[in-house]
Amino acid sequence: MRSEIRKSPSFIEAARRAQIIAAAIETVAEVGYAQASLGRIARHAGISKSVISYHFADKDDLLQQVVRQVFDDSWAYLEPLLRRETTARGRLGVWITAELSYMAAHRAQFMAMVRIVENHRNAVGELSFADSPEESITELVKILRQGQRDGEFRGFAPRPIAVTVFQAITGALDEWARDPRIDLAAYAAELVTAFDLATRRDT
Amino acid sequence: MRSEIRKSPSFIEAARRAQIIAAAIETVAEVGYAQASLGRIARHAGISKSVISYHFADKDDLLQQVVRQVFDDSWAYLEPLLRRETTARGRLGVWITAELSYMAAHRAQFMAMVRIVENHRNAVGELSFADSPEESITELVKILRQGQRDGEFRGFAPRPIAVTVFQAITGALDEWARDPRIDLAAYAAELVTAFDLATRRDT
Amino acid sequence: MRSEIRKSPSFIEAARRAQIIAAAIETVAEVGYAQASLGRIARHAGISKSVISYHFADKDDLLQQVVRQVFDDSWAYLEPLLRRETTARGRLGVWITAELSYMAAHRAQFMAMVRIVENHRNAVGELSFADSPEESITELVKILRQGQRDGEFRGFAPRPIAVTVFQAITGALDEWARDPRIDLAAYAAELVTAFDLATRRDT
Amino acid sequence: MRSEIRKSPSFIEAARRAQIIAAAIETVAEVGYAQASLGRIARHAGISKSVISYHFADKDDLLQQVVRQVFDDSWAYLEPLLRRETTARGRLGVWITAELSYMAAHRAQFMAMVRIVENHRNAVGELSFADSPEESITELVKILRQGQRDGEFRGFAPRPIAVTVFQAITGALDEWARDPRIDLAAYAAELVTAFDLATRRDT
DNA sequence: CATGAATGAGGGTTCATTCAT
DNA sequence: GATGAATGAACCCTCATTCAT
Repeated sequence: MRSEIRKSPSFIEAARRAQIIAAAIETVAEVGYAQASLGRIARHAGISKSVISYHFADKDDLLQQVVRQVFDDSWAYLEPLLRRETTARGRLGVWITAELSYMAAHRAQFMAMVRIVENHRNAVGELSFADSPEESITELVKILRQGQRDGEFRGFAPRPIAVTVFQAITGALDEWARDPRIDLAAYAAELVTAFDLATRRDT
Repeated sequence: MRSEIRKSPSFIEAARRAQIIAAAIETVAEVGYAQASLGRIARHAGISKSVISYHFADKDDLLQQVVRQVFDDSWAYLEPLLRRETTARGRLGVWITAELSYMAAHRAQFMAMVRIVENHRNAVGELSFADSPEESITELVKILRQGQRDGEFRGFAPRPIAVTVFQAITGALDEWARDPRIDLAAYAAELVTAFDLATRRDT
Repeated sequence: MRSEIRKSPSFIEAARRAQIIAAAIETVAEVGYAQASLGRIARHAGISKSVISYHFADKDDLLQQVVRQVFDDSWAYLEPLLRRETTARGRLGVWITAELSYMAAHRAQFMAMVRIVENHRNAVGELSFADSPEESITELVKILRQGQRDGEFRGFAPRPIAVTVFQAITGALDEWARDPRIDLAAYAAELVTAFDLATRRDT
Repeated sequence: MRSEIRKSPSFIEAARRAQIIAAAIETVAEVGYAQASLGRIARHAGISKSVISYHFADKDDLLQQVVRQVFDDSWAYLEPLLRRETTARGRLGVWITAELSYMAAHRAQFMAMVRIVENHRNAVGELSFADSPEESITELVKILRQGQRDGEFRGFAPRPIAVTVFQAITGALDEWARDPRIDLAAYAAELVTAFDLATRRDT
């Protein structure tokens, strides 16, 4: 293919953006949101500070893209797995297991996303950009509602449980960050069992 | 009493410190960790910026005391209630209900504490100061272990569940912050039921 | 007087503000509006850049105060002299002579004021702050109108002439800036004669 | 014509330069000297920033050419009209009227020129490039001197009056910029009358 | 000819901290 | 005890300019 020989005009651009986004993710994950200055991110990427300004409108723009990308990537992984499952119970289990295993492989992404959204949530009155955790919770609520409709789940309030599932995953990754030796698969199994018991219909 | 006639030299000191800590809590809760500068905290307290420097070694010192105080206060409330309960199940239920109702009345304190610890956790390599959430989790683990010893709870891994309980409370308060009209008592009841089902021994 | 012994609480503050304003005036006059950065102004004043930020809300605030102060000072000088005159013709002559001689002694002030207002005029849509040249022109219009009412002046349109008088003074100071050896008093006399002839009633 | 078949190598060059100069003029006129960055000028022209760097040595070079071109264009318009007049009085009147009517049709050009020269005058120690207002004033001085030699004008100092005439035109265009509804022709007539009275010989 | 990409310098501003009073 | 004043470092961002393509 000829078209693969010559670089697309936006190739360098896309590569740089990806590089910068990656550096932003790692920096936020490593030093925390408050310490993740553009200077630090640039140093992490081994580039000049103004390169970031060249490729992103401003810091918010960069962080927004970080959040967006992490969610999109994880959703691209998760969504087909969820579709493969037919039962709500299966989906909930897959969500926890798959999300956690995926995020374990992309821990920095997940934590960066959560930290950014968290800090932006109460930094400005209105949420300035896409709130991906919120989207995750909304999807979880759908699954829970489906399970209630289908008689798999008991009659709990879906949103609190959805929020708790999401928070449980955050907590797991926090634990794993503190001590990478912990067995995340076993941790995930514990969560699956716990939420299974917590949601299933009494029989 | 002599000691009541002339104010102890540390009385003003203590009052000022309390005032500053309160202002720090409210500021972090209102504008977020990253925006909570000493200037903002001082303005919130209606005092000069350097008063803070006078009473606290530095910003970290202040935040550390915030975290410490919030935990101490909440524990002072929670501990006797827990002691009143004899079963682990009872204690877990009280923990969720009481912590949530207490924190609902002191939401700013709780969120400030969580945000501070969160941002400090990965801001500096070594954890710079007392990690109160960690203390809470440790206490929760004790309760869970007790329940397993006493045959009330099934044989799950205690720490993941303890973490999840703590995270669930954080999530509940986040939800409540987003929309104060939600019924926190009902939310707490959902959590109690869910964790009861998730932890109890199969019969 | 005791009150003169201890400094007023705002004494240092006022002194610093005056010093900074003076430095701003000199910097704008020397290097032009566009080159008059806060850094340059601070260096000119022999202070740190952030001292300016401490005493003024932002750069606009500083420049606004410059404009305000120059106008107030010049008006304090000019106003009593104008009141002493009874005829419009006398007032117009005094305006030109006195303003020019005063401004000759405070050339930097005047040019700074004019440059600031000029650059702010089309930098932002609406004029962000007090437009002192406009106030001067308004006063001149009053004088011209008075002269027409009293039959001293012919029936010209007042505002164009007022604008021209103001612009003539600006031009004179520009000339003087280019070559300080020119005789400003003689220059003023030329202007007085010219505007006298240009405005007086035909007889 | 051969020369029309294949474009001269300097044709594109010339067109680009003209386009860039026009964009610079409009940008300075619209947003002010201080805000007229190369980026803004390029955006205004719909071209890349580095095109400017390709055709002009640096920013100063570009601005210099702007000033040069505006003066050349206006002088090409004004000069024949002046030559048509024989009397100094006639020439002065034509200068004011024609310059003002021409500049009204090319206001952006004039204001850009004035603003650039103004900001460059005291931006660098030595006047970095051709000062077109100065050339205008020199021409005006010639006219005034001629009138004095011919006995049309009284014995004023020519340069102050020349400066004032130039400044009057600037003021008129400023007024017109502030409020485009004002009648510039009437304004011009006022100025002609005023300067006529101010300069003519007593009889 | 043209340009996308990159850069270092400098812009204004905020910040935690120190110090004399 | 308390504070106004000052500072330098770091913040995000814009700029004119250079260079490889």
